[in-house]
Amino acid sequence: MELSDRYSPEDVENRIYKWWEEKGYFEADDTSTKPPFSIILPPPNVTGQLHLGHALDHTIQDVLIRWKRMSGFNALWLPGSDHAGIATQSVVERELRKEGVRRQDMGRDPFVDRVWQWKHQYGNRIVEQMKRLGDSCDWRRHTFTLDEGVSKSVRRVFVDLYKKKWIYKGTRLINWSPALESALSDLEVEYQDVKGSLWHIRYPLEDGSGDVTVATTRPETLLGDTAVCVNPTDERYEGLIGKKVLLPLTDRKLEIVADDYVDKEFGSGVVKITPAHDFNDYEIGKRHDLEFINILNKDGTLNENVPEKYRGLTAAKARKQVVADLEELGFLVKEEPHQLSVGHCSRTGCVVEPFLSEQWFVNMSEISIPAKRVVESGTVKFEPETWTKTYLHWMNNIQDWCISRQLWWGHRIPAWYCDDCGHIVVSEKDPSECENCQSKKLRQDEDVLDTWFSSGLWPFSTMGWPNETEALKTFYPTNVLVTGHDIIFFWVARMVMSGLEFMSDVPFRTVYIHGIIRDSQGRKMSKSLGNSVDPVEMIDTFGADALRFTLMSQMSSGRDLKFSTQRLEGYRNFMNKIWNATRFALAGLEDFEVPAEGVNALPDVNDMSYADRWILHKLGEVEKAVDQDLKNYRFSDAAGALYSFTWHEFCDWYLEFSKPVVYGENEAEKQATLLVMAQVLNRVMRLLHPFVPFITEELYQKLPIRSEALIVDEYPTVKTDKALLELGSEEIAFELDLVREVITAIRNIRGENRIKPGEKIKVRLSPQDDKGQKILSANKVSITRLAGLESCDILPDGSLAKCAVTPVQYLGIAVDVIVPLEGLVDFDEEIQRLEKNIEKSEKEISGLTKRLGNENFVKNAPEDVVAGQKKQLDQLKSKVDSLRESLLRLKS
RNA sequence: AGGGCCUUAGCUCAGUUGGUAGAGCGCCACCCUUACAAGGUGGAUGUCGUCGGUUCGACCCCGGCAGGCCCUACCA
Repeated sequence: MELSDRYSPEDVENRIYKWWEEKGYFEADDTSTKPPFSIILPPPNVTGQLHLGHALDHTIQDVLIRWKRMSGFNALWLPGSDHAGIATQSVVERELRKEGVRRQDMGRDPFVDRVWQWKHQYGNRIVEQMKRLGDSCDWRRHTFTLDEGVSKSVRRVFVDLYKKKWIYKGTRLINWSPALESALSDLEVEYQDVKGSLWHIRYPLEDGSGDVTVATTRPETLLGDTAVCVNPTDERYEGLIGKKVLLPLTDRKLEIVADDYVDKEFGSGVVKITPAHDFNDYEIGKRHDLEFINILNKDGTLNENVPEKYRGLTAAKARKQVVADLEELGFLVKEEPHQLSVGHCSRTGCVVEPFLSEQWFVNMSEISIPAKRVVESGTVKFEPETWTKTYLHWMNNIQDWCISRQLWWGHRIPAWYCDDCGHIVVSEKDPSECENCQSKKLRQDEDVLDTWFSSGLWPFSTMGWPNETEALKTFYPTNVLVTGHDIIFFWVARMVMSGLEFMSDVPFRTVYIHGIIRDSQGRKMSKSLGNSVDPVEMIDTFGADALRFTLMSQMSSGRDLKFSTQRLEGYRNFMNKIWNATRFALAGLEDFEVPAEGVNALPDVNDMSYADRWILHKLGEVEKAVDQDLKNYRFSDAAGALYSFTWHEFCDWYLEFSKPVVYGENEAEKQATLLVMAQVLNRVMRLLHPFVPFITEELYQKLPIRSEALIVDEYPTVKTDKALLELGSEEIAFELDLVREVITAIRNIRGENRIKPGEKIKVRLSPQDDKGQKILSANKVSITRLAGLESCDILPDGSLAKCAVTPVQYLGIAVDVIVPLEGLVDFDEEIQRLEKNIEKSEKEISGLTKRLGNENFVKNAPEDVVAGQKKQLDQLKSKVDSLRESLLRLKS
């Protein structure tokens, strides 16, 4: 068995992953008798490359799935990918543009074929990257949002909601992306603060008796004005309501109407009303029965409803022209700088135009009611809980959802128009004739559905709904949904609504919301900033395990986390530590005979060392902590507990303590220690596995005690390890802690006095009672070795002349650690060390004295706190006395 | 405008019923000690953003202020 002295992930990861897959370990069973545990993976876009955000999101899920799988659950992690209408269509269009082709030239069907081609070629890229990360999904169930099954679900839901009249078609003002020439939902609009201007424009009164001045940030929309509006209580304009003004640049006359909406304080108190291009104006237009004049084409240029000179101009160009013309004609009163918030298309970044058009909508008022209730009642829990508020706030203000998109890539809306009678057929199956007049002249609606419409059905559409499948019976509702807060509205809320409506049950019981990954300076990672970190590159350099552990170690309480390669490097080193610790242990275990009981084998307690019983005690503590932490989604705590147990307890102390035993002569003790070592190592691999699956599986396969595969071995807990952990001893653990304190004290004297590690020194330990005597004697060999001693005498009395002395107190046991310095060093360093220690202790003493001198403290604080502080004070005092004596001796 | 979050060592962050602050990295010193220099041992470092309140006692609870971040929203 040869292991190199460095861990090379590249030699391990692909091989191990393939083996897991071949063995079918990721596969969940629809009909298992084991308790189910299921997670649906938020389906990444087919166009996507794995980014660090995915890496984080997936690692959390994989940790949970692996943990549950090992804990005896029938664990399903259901993967998929999203057709991502806009994103994918854009990618292919961009490709076509390079060939000089526009999709409009190709026609719909050939274009869609072309997108499918692209999908078949590149759509699997992200899946391959997920495998690099170690995602243990049940790949047999991988679902694409345009798969036949999902399409069936989509149509079923659409038809059902249409029949309930919750889906309707209507002409309304919606957000329009001129770049996409498609409608957008409210959520797809991102508002950004932009520096703009407020133009004050004079509108003359028709009767020539003067004029009114309106203020606007969008002068070009003036061409679509159909009224001006004032506040009904505004005295300045009292007499003007009902009169008409002449709209500059046109030959239109506009009525002056009154509406509470107008803020008297802002601008001039007169607002121009453009009902077809502004959401507020739209409402006012409806209230006052105004004319709606649409002045835009689909591509955002001005249309035939404006004077000829402006037709065909983009909104931006038209604005310049309109302002110039107004100025020339003397209508422009002034222009002042003004900050405003402008909606941009989240996909293309173009400015979104409010646009009047006929679209499909979902009325959310009914369907959102139960979705609110389940969160209020805690049936669906957010973790961290603070997101509950965000969710409910949105739900309480929910607007109708515009679901139609003027794209070609996606689920086409299952509505057909009859050319003869105008009837609309909405149907799950493609109809062959009009259900009203039996005409065969049916045209399907050209539009497709918002991508989130299909994703919103994900928890059940992926499990075969509307069929009543075994998968649904077993795995729905899922246990936890893991995602970032950016898609709570887009996705989480919609799944809750659809799940309750169509499955009569919540889609998941817990929503775990994690933070966003930022760069080391706390900025969002983005292509434009060029600060994105490619996780695949990180895996190539540091290994998937190191990356996973880095992410988990920072994953606390849903807060954003900053990514740094330095930290990644640190955890890469941790992987190496695990590797080498195992390498060392395996060398010791080479001719160790595994008892027949295997993982249940227990050493004879009489042969066990202090360290053996100490490490088993610590093992119990870490098992308990990790179990609690994982249950509470405290990933960084779990990772931290595992890190410090493995490195600082198992490696730094236990393996060092075990060396003298393993290299020693006492065969019974040696066998006991080797068995403990093999057992603990086995638990370390199992405990670490969900976090760092590759290295642990690789090493596990070389362990003397193991079963077939780590990935399906049992996750260790204080329950499963009861018999083994009972051999640990808290009392002996404390006693060994005293020994560790003594060793540390010797090392400290050595370090502070600059005695080189190679220099063997003589030490005398002076225990103050029998118990100390017993403990130290039992561990003399270890102390000698771990402190690098030539000899170690345990004598209660003896000369202290020319010695460094450190009093060690631990849980009522006192030991003086005495190192004769004569001939080794001069005493300057030691004098400094003592003075420093005295100073430090005296500071604490004065603090304690002050507190204990405070009558109110003694009177009010709990007895045990007061007693504890008193004891601490006594101990410190005797410590300082002893240090003072040493100091005097050295100085004399 | 409304709501939420954050401020702790040089950096990144823990700190779960209020008892006097920790980790990792970095830094300093000494070491290639037979698992590991991607390592070992020892060491230094904080008026816990600021002001006030409650309390015997506050990083923790309450309020004001300052600074940073995010979300929601129709102010032309």
